[in-house]
Amino acid sequence: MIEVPAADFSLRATLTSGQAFRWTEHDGWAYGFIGSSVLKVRQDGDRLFCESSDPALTPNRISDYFALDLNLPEILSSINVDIQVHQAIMRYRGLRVLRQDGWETLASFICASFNNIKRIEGMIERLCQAYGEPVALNGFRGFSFPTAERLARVPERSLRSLGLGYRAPYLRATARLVAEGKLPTDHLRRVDYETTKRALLGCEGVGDKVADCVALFGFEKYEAFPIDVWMERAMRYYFRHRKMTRKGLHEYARRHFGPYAGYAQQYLYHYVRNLRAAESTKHKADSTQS
DNA sequence: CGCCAGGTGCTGA
DNA sequence: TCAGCACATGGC
Repeated sequence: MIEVPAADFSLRATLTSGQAFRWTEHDGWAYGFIGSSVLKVRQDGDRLFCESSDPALTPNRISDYFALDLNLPEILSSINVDIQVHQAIMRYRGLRVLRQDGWETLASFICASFNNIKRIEGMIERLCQAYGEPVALNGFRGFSFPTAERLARVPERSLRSLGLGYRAPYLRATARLVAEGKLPTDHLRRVDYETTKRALLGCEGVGDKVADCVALFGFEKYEAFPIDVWMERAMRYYFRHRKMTRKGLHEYARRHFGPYAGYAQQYLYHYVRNLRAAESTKHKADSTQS
């Protein structure tokens, strides 16, 4: 059993906030992958308890994946600049932006465009079952995320048969780009946001929104501020009447929230997506208490 | 059944 | 540069 100190952290909020698509829960444990290694993890207060199939998953590696080295209170105070984001922070304090694998994040968010999370999860799971490597841990059986080299050799029709729809050719083309070394994922982690985003926009199926998601979740670019339909809804708070393009919202948000705008985005996204659900459970709690 | 989903690429003004 | 449109699929 590996133990990892985890102050200012909410495993649940982090794993259910729509930045990763492959974590599942069984008997109070979360099962997922860090790279190609399975991790079984649960949180108890300020500590994580972990088991893994791979000795390479050291406490340091796990801590890095969950970005536990970052000073979250400092980040949150830097983005806590209006009442709406303040509410989101109050409700989901401890949510952190993961440091996921760049290629997996890129491929996943190509699948995520114009789609819903349930189906995204299904598509990615089928991709892994078809082209990943089987891995087991205790009773858990899963498949690692396929490499770019592997997906580059898969015919478009095979990807379509997994339910990827019109994204199939995009994913295949991007897998080829990465496999040929024309999109240096290791390098992108070390260059700035603008450079990373420009490189990502060169992939088919990657526009502004997907590029920002990949920059944020896969390449540690915390200025990135992805805008999807949920964020458009959240941003109505700032522009009740004036109609704004996504580009306008993007420029405003980056100025408004600063260098950790991506954290603000993730808190707001999770918050607005769960507004109705949170309200109804709150009413339930209120009525059972009285 | 119609509507919606972590949008993008293409086209024509 | 920007609006308008087609695009696959499955959950609800």
